[in-house]
Amino acid sequence: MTQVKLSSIKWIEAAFRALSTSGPQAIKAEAIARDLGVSKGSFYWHFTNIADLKTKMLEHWYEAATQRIIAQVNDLEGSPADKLSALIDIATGNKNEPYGGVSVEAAIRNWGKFNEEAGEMVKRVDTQRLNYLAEQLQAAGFDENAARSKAEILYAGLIGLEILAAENLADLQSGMRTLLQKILD
Amino acid sequence: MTQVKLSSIKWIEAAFRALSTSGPQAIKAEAIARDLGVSKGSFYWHFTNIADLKTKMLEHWYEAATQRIIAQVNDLEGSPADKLSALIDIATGNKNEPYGGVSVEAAIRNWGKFNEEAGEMVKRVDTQRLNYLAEQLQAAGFDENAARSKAEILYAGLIGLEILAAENLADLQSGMRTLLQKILD
DNA sequence: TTATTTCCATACGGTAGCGTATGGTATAAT
DNA sequence: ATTATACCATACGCTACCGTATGGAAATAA
Repeated sequence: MTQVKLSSIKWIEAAFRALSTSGPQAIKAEAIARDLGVSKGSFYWHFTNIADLKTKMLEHWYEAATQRIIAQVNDLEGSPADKLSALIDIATGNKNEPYGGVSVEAAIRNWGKFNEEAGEMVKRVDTQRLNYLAEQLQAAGFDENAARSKAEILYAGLIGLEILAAENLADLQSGMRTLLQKILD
Repeated sequence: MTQVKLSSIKWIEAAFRALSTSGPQAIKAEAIARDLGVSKGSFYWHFTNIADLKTKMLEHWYEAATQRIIAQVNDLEGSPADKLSALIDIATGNKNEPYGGVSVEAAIRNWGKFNEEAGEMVKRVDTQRLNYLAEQLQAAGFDENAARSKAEILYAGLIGLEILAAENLADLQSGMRTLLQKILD
């Protein structure tokens, strides 16, 4: 019975691999089955249908993304500015376990563009991160409005630089360090 | 014979509508034919296959995006800082003809994530815009390295803020104005 | 008027994916 | 040892799309 969980997670991981290498339209039962070397019969034992798999993928990612935030961030030390600096290094260092060419996070953001369920998950995570950034910036001495504005610019810069970095048109880490410095002045 | 062009452009526009409202997987001959109220026979007269349509969509978009840059930007007046400010207003004002919920540009960027041909077009346009921004920043007095770094941050901010704005988590125009001010200091 | 070209409809065969039904094997429980 | 449960294979019908073939109507040219 612990086998049940292990087997279904095997499918979920393979689905993330397909998502990250070929996009959301690659999340298909028969294709993933071929990749795993099993048949569709296995899939329909672990999941009721494709929508079920996708929902569980998103739940899985949300848990992981949330826990990452809590774990990596809550035990940071130093001044608010130091914590922000460390946070940037974490965000730009951890390439967030890329499966194929594209990181899981980028692939899910892409997925969420035309899928409501995925879009809501992305928005949830974005909201959490923006709130956390704004809190840290308030702790660094900025008032609420300024902190929110700076948080949006910082996080937008991260998203945009990740995209440009994927095109080899920018360097993520140096860009974010420069941006943070300008934001904190 | 001028009818030929008109008819094929009718298909291309409908394809952009499908792309912007439902994503790249919605670019299908039979579905678009239904939307246009015609049959597949029409499609295969104007295009050899789906790949042909997609190529022509990208060419069409590239022409438009390039001409937009040249037209809207080359006749800006004032100091480099003024031109940048005006450029930001253009980029954040023109919501770039959204078809459905998502702007064409955002949809193509999304498309390019897992499609090489689209990805190359996006990179071409991004490269042009980054170069132009860097030129303007050099004209504003920054050295080459600083100008390039600032250009990347500015453009990344635009991309990221557009994404956050689509989620109603940020305001594009005010965010970009604030960012430009910090970049120019 | 006749012939040609432009444009589209209809019908066909083929592939790929979905979800179901059914049966089989191996492991664990009784 | 037998029964039950977990897990997977195979086979089926269904749908949606692709690309082709063919014919027809309408406009234009000869």
